[in-house]
Amino acid sequence: MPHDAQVPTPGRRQRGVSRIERPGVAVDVAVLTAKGGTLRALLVTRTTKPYKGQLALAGGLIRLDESLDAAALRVLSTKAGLQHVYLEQLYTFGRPGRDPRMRVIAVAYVALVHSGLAEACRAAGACWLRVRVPWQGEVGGPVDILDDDGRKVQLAFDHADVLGMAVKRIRGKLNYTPIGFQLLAEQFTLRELQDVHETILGVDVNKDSFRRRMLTSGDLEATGERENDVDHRPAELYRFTRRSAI
Amino acid sequence: MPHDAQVPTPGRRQRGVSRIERPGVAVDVAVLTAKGGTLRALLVTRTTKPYKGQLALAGGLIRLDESLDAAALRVLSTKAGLQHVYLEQLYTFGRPGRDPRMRVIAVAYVALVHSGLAEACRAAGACWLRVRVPWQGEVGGPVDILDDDGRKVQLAFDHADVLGMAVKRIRGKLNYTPIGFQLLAEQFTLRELQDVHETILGVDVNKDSFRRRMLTSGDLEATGERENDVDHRPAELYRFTRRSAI
DNA sequence: GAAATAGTGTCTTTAAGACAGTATGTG
DNA sequence: CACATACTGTCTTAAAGACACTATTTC
Repeated sequence: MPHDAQVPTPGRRQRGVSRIERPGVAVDVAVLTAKGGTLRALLVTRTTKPYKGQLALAGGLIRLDESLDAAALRVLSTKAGLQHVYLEQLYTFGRPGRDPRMRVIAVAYVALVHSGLAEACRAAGACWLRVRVPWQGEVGGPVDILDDDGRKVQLAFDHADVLGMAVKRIRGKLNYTPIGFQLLAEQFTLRELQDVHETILGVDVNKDSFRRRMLTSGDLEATGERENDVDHRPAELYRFTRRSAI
Repeated sequence: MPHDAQVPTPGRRQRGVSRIERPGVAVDVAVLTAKGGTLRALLVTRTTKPYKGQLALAGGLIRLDESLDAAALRVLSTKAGLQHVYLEQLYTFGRPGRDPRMRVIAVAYVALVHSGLAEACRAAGACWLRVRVPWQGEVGGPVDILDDDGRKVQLAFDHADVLGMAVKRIRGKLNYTPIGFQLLAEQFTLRELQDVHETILGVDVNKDSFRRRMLTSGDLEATGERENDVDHRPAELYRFTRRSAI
């Protein structure tokens, strides 16, 4: 139940510090994946007020003894059943009124997961909806979320803005870091990697240049194996040489 | 008094929500300027515990009715006498224990100011100390702060990490946005702009390529005027065509 | 005129884009 | 065989780096 108040705790008084009216602090995680040429975000249906019944990012109030990163990892694990995925702090949203019931500061994170892990999330009650980015490049702004019939869906809170910021960040990062690997299985072909880049960037990239850039970057190594079960010449499989995970 | 608890307020009870133990939320602003080839940060001496007497970034607890950006602007104005400067949210620091007295989540901002405004800050009780960046490129990590005698100074809280993140962010941003203008007066020469870039990046840049890149970017316009009071051929003065300020 | 920095023109180098052509799988 | 996609080689183009040279100020 993200953004919800919890029942009052006994309230261990902090030494020398009186308790005053303070905002709640939450983490919200924008989990993205790329499947079939479309960008998808992980969303959960809210079961409590406010925005009860609407879709929202996975989120929750932080605990007093856990770090922000730990809170984001906990939310990922408990709300989406996800572990060992790429995770990075994104931006902090704090507009008064973004939560209609109380002041909540939301530290947003972005996570990237391989589309093969999507089923595990469905089991946890989450769904993956299509993200349509109504701006080009790194302009920024909220995104549109579409259901399976292509209709626009209204998200809770300012979560469409959070997802917009997430796409903007990932697009920017793609230019100078090998972040696209995070959306693929351990072994992948150059074509799959290019598809991921094009899905995130929202534009086609030059194939020749892309291949050259990837192969000379030093971030890839050939596995010697080839894909199979394709009805054309199979491509070489590569692996990321510095696979990092939190 | 950043990070300090305030006296208890009557505690207007929020509708339907019980007050629980919550972290404090503060903003800390890393104000940077470039002068004489060195990067400098604005620091204030703490007058209250914790870290009483040590140097820290300008900061303060947010108010329940103000946005994060507004809190950062208020801190800039009240602690440093600065207005109308470039300001951007940086990162949120929330490690438990970063404030020894209570849990505080600090939303860090980075601000860039023209070195000509530095005197106004001194009047407000702040000082500008040299920032030495012990890493190259966008590796990241804490920076060293040096006093006027070149000795390392210990900052309060995790503020050396915040400044490190600020330098990393600005270095990255310099590659694709004309952010260097924010550190100069309204009119400036190409040499001054190049000095600013080199100071931020920590490396020399190619003069010819830099001039070409700036002149073809469309971000600059010649004023028709030239610098004076220099003992060599005076350079043309330029102005930023899209000067933006918050 | 000497010294210093501003500014210009051009050659080289490097990376991206374009494209023709070959290679290797399936049906 | 046709066909689809993988991969290679080379030409063109655009930007960065290098460098020689000219211009304009103060002393």
